[in-house]
Amino acid sequence: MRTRKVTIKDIATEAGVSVSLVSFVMTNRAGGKDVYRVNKETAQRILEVAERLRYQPNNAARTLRSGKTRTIGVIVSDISNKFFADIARCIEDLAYKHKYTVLFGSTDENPRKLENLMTVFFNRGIDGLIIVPCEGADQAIRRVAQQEIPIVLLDREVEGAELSSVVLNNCKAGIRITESLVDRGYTHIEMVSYSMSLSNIREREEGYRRCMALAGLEERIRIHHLHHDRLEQIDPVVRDARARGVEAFVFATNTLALTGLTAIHRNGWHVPQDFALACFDSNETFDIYGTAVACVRQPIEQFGREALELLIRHIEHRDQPPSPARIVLTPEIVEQGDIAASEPSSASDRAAPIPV
Amino acid sequence: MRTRKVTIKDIATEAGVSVSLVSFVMTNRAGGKDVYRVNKETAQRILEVAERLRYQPNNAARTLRSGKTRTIGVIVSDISNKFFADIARCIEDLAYKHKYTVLFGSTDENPRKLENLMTVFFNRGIDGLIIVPCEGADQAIRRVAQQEIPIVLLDREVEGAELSSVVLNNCKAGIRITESLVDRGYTHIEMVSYSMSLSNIREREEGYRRCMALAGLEERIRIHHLHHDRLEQIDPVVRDARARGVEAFVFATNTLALTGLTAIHRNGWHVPQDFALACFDSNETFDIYGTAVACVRQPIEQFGREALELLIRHIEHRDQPPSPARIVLTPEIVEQGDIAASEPSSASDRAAPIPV
DNA sequence: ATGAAAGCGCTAACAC
DNA sequence: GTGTTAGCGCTTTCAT
Repeated sequence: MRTRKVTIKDIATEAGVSVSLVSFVMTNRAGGKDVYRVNKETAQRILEVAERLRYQPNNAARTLRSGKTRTIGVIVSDISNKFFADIARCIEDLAYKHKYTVLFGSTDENPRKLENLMTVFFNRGIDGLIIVPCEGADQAIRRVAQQEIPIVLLDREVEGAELSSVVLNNCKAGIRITESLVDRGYTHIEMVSYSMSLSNIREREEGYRRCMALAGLEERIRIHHLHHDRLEQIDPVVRDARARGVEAFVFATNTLALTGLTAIHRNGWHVPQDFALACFDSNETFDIYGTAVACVRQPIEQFGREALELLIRHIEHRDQPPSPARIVLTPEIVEQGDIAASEPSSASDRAAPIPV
Repeated sequence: MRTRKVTIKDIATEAGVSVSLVSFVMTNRAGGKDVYRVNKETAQRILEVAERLRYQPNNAARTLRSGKTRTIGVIVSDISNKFFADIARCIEDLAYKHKYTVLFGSTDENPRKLENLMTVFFNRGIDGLIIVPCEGADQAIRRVAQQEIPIVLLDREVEGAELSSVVLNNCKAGIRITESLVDRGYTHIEMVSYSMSLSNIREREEGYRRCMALAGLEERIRIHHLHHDRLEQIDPVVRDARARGVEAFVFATNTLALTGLTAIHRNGWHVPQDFALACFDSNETFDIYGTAVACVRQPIEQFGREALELLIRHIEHRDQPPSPARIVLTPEIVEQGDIAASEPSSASDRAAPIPV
């Protein structure tokens, strides 16, 4: 059987001091500050006993007493989606360094699930929340934000909410990714996007439009809006486009690009011979096959880091009036040639490739 | 400012009963059972007041008192890896249904990180742990398992530990995936694997060996062991193989397959003309391009579900002596033809494809 | 520089 | 059926 948990009291008894002193010393050690106000030797002794007894503070008790959980919630669209999984991973790693624990949740773009998750997390007790908002959840988020805990928005923004956010410069990304197609001489370029009303998607579209206009291709502008629930609608879109002589597509997301590519192949056409593609977020195999003419590379690590640091700052200054920050990250365009020319994969941000 | 949290006491006062009765009613409601031992009307009144006051139980207090956290930890190699992300997603969804919260952690195949995570999670207070063990962590896991909390191993096993586990029948998978190459007439088949000592990898290799032997190709058996930290070593392997007339590769993991494919392309060869591939775990783009002759499809959803249910069972029967279960899942082989013939993607386990 | 004591919100054993 | 009570382990004034 497992031995009874060692408590602060055991240490006090063992070290011949009071519990409050032990508590004081332990708290300060955690805070990393030099121990002050306490006799150096006493502190030493307490720490020693704690070590010897393998003391581990009880979190529930701490939370109950202090009201702080050192836990944050991260709500994304789908944690099994590469983009979000990567960000989640960054946040997780960084959070541990700050001694925070992270709770994850996925909305599947369903505002009710988002609301539910916010409630569950809130009841569970969290100090702050990082959210990728979904369509139709604006009001719920605003409401929670007003009365409850610090929130940082990720990837997308919420209208009329005075909330901190970390987003990509999606408009610029839209312009530049379209530009990469224009630069290669394509003129009949159309965009495939979602019908969902999301700030990031809308701005990518705006970027496409602007670039086309700038290139004098106004009358060629055309955006196909797919329902994220019925991606098979892309099949007729592709066939129709082919019939109308469309040469290239800009895909608003990686999922769309993948779906589009599948549809193109299913119809017996090839990339880039029959259609040129440009998209947001590449993936390994796109890279290998040189599928896309160009991709927008989003700074994953920055997304995670900025969001977490912003949130922690809010959490630790809850006394002061909240001052929302808006962090806009710069997209990077990766042209196909650059990928092909790249060396055998070497070190990335993290340690090493992970086997499965 | 946010109003003071309403407590059980507020409800008691408001409803004109004692706190214990409120507690009793609330607990039973959560348990889903019919309220018994309590006056129906009183219970009704309490529930009503709780509702009106928007009472939310304080988790820290509950945990402190009861010792149960209704939180479990899930430690995988890398939560941003598709295989683990998918499993994590399943576990997360299911856990919420069981009213459990999930903490995630990634080891990066580093036994020290694993140990550290186990400690952090344990101190945080969790009721149970699902672990994908990594090389060199066997002892640490055994130690924790003996004295601490219920553990379920996932994907890989630990030698000499009487622990529950959920794994694939990797040997069978190894046989059948090799078979799919043999069946197509390839005879010069080699395997690319990791040098790491992991139960699943080892069994996949064993499967390859057995199949080759059965096919009378003993003398062709050859397994290349790469260090997961230095995957660029695959380049010379591929070149050498080509020179020796190797026709096909079996890759022990998806990451290896991707790396191998990159190396093959980098050397100017093509798939399947110059090399045929078979591997574990496909991915969308492999499917689209028909890259692999065949893939092992692991039953992701089952992995998650079985592991979680096993764990919950252990948690809720901690009084009884632990009876470890070993669940072996059956691999499915997907041949290239089957993929090409498949219809436009329709509903999967979950609701709908997720945009990014 | 150290200790005593009062809870944080809840559960569970027991009393009525 | 319902109320009383004693903590769970810790932090935090306030004394000393």
